[in-house]
Amino acid sequence: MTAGLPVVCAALGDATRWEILTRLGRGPLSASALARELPVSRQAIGKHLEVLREVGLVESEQRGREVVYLAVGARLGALARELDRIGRSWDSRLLRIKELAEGPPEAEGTAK
Amino acid sequence: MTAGLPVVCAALGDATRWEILTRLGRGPLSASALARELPVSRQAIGKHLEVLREVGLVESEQRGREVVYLAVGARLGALARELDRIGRSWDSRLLRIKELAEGPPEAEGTAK
DNA sequence: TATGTCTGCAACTCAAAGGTTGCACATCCG
DNA sequence: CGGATGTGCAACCTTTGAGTTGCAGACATA
Repeated sequence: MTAGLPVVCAALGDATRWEILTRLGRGPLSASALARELPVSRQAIGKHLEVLREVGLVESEQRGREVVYLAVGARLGALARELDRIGRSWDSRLLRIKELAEGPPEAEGTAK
Repeated sequence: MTAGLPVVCAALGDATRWEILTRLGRGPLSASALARELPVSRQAIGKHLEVLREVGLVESEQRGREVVYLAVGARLGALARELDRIGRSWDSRLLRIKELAEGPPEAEGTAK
């Protein structure tokens, strides 16, 4: 998709960003507002928000003089589906090894 | 669960580890075998395998004198379900804001 | 007007992560 | 036996990433 799997996962691979995401999941907040709730500087928050925005996990909106961010659940859902599909493919491979030893399976379409 | 969300995601946040995982998804391989297929040293592969093993994404098995690893699809599936659940909760919050503007919702327990 | 708040940009520190080389030791095979 | 091959450990290098401080500009509002 827009951003490769490793990149999106890397964005989710930081505890502070999860702190940010869970708060943005409850409602829109500005970088300054987040900095008040978390033990890091506003600038650090800003960098995290940029990372999250680049992979589509948050969206920003200019509200008056401040910029508010909110978590995009759909993006996380898309990632989840992708991971689930891959996980199933791994397991099916294992089954296939068995089947291979018994009878020939059908041709598979590794769709898209 | 066993490992925190950020930790598992961080493990998936590296391109080389995905290269390893996709290969282990096709079948069991040793660190040396992987090193032959990838442009990194065997030692580097070993470190990656250790990271993946710690979060349960791969399992190892002593086979003769060598140690083979394989990808655990179930682990990835579990992660996917967790992410999906969280993503839905984010979106439902947005709906709740609307509802709030119309009728008073029930008292909510932020269960556990 | 003056003050407080929010934003953006830049330079800098510091620790962790990815990667490498080198070496010692076990083990399989010709 | 002896040479490949596979593993484990350790020291080391280098880059990245998280976080900081500092400063300047925009915009509300008392």
